[in-house]
Amino acid sequence: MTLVTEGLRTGELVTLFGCCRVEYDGRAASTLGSGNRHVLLKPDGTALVHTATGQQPVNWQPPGCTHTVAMDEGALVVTSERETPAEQLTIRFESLEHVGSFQVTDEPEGVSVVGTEADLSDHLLENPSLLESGFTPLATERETTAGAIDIYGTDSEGRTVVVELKRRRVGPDAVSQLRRYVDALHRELHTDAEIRGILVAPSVTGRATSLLEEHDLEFVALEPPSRDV
Amino acid sequence: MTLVTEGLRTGELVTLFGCCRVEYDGRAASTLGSGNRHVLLKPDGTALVHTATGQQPVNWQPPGCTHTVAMDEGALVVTSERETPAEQLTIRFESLEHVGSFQVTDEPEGVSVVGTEADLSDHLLENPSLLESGFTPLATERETTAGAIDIYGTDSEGRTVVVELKRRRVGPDAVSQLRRYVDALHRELHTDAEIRGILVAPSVTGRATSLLEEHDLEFVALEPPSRDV
DNA sequence: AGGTGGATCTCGGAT
DNA sequence: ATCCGAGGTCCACCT
Repeated sequence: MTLVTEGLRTGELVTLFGCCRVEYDGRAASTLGSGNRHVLLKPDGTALVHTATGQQPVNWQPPGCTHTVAMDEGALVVTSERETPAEQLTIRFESLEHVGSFQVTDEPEGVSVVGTEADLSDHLLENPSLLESGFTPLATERETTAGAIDIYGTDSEGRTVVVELKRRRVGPDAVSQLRRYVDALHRELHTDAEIRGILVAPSVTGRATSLLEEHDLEFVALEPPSRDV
Repeated sequence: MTLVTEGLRTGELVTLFGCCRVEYDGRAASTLGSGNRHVLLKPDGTALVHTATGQQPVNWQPPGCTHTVAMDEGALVVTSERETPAEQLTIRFESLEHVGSFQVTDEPEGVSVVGTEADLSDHLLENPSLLESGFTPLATERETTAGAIDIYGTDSEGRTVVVELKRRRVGPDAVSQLRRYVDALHRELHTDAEIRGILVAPSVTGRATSLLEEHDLEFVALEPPSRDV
């Protein structure tokens, strides 16, 4: 108990393991019966409750919450809460096998990831012919009333081209997204001239292919760089 | 080292804390410089690397991976890998402040959540007039070529109604989803008769409202039950 | 504070 | 295995 309160007070990362029940009430509500779990309390107000399986925590509280620790009828009770939106997590331990508190010093810079959609965008902007011969990019993140177009440009015949990028295989949602942008451009340029919409991704699902054809949109297969390179 | 290998071998949940570098290569690739982190190795093959901030792990490996531990030039190195897709996580500790291994007994049943989309669906099916007077639900998860319609029914005048449910405030994506279902039904029933598409959610964003009007779709404000109840 | 879309999204269900 | 959509998604970025 003291270790936990001291750890939270001094901005340390606190870990607990033991048999507990968990209750949540906020954006939704949930109950979790008694069982052994690992609890992680971060100095930024994050709380995570992990069982033996699954990548996702079975219960959690996002950053910005306030953790408190108390004893109730001999049981250690950890609560984490916030307002806006109002939500509260309560962890009641029936037994406690382990408590740890660790100072986390610096975090000079975060993780650097390669192979994102931004990398795919850079790759295509440096080699516009990867889309097709004669493609000329004019802008990235070009705003429309429907949202920002990933890459905006013209083709060899001067037609407007809307490119939507995805780093992985895509389904119907990406096609709809592309369609919204093309429709919005038609409206804004109030032209009947052809506007081409091209989806760029490693591959597409069957329904997405049907949707593309249905709406006269195109697909170009392209993967984010520096995989298999 | 022995504690970790024994813990992994006997299907325990293993925790480590220390200064480490992390490398990932697989669906993408990432590098993480030296710093203090909390590592969680689950018996189902999940690996999680947490820094002091954020709800999401800075690096991870999904369930089904194989964890291995080795000493390399005096440093503890944890690797977690899988094939299909091929990806590998490598955690090299420069110092190790803590190692724990915990037996996780039963997990009788998972967490029970209230306030999901399914609850909203049940709520609406029990009280069809919440959508509008005269609404008659006929099916849930009705299949179309574009996917499954949340609730399918008819209105007081016998018109077909497609209902798309969302448990929270929605944006343009939900409108496009509804639109795909309505379009698909038009095609399948090959009728020119009116098919109404109704989005049911607590609220909608501005762009979503525009999209709804643009495509003659409707909105009904409704929240999942048992909040504020 | 809200809107929008990406993510090594994860997860579950269905095919 | 893939497809599809939900999620207390989280998260960064922008207005």
